[in-house]
Amino acid sequence: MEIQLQIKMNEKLFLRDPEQSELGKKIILHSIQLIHLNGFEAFTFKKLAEAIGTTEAGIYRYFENKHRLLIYLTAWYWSWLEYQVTFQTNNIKDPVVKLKMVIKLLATTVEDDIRTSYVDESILHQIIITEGSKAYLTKRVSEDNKDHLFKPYKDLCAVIGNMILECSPQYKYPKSLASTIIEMAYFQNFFMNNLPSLTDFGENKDEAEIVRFLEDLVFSSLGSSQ
Amino acid sequence: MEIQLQIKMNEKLFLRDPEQSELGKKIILHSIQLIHLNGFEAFTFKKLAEAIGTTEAGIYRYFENKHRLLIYLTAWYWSWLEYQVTFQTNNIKDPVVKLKMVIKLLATTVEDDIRTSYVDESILHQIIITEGSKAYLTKRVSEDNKDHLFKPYKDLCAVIGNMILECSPQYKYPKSLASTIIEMAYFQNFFMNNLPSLTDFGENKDEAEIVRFLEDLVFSSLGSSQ
DNA sequence: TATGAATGATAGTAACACTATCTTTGCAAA
DNA sequence: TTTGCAAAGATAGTGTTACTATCATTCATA
Repeated sequence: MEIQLQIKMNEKLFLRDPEQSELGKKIILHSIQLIHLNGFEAFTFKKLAEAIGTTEAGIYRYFENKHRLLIYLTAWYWSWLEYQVTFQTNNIKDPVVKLKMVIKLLATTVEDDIRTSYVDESILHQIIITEGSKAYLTKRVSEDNKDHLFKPYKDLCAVIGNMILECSPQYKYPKSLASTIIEMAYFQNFFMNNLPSLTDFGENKDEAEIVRFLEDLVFSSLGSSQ
Repeated sequence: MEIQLQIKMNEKLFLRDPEQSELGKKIILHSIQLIHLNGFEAFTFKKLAEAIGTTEAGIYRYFENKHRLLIYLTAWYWSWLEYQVTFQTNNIKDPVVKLKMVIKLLATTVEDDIRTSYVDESILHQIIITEGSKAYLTKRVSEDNKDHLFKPYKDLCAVIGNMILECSPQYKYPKSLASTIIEMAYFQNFFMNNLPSLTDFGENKDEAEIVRFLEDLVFSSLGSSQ
């Protein structure tokens, strides 16, 4: 059984849908590699075009600019992760077990999903850690939000917020706790590897410790609200 | 009694110390205003030079590039905030009261400190919310860290981590909890104002709610570890 | 009065972020 | 089979950004 996983993306995220052509798929594939290699600041459409074997103008037909491309990649990632969350928590009754699964999915390195041929999720995960918040930390955030560019992120946050409420219906800050665990899953990972004195995981650099920290954070918050 | 507050900055943060000259002080003053107005991405040394009435070359004598200037501003802010924390918690015996004071200082809009004539802390606080993490979310983070450019941030985190341990000596994640409340104080504020569905504070947009959320987060974590 | 540091003034370069236009390719409807 | 049309390739060009270099001026101090 060979399954292809296609994620339907908001049309405002691109000028021409990259999933609908070979060139588009190459743009996604190589932009992920280049951003991971040199960082988003050093990433340019010219370098991307060279890596692909096309021209700058070719890239501009798909994405307005490199910031839009970053938003696209992050939106793709959050959509894919929400699918993972839905899939992996399916049939789990106990909301506590569900929430633990979510924390693990957030804070643990993902493996490349072979059903998405031109996206390497494990590299994309690394990009989200370092570059993810740059997608919305801009002066344009409100306009971009009006175009629903951050919907996948907000949807995932809402899903997690609802799981929190399932665990503890009277907890007062489900959405803020959800965005906190999402952000901290990635920030604590970045800190652990780059500024380790900001964490308690510097010695082992073990993602499992981030999971335990987040579980402790979440379930003591929910536990004490009962 | 007129008091001047001078913060001694790491010499690697600049090429020439901006606090030692009129031009340097103008660079700080106007860069804060311009970054706040247009965002860090749109901010250039040319525009800054025009605003000040000098030339690009003049700015480059003080800072290698705009990213270094951002690191300088954030380092300055964290140093100033650590001073605030030390000052405001001085003579408080109860570690719980101390930690609550810290959360309030982190999550509440600051007022301009008139003892620092060329830095407007309330605007700088806004810059930290939107641009702060861009200082370290780069490929250069390890090198910059070796030059101790992030020391003020790490020091503040250590101070807060120690307060956490004072409250609850056996708590296992004091540093991670400290970096979590620092980051979340700013992120929840950004979300509240720009992507409100990621928080539970969208209706009132009241910073006091962020304070309550963080207090709940921290003290349930510490409470349940006793 | 001489010295030197800070600043001002001007110029220049390579890369970046686009925009425009024209040609070629390939497929699909007439 | 022809015609048409969209995607992609090729090339060029523009304004801005991110610097670097050089030389002249000011001004305090030895």
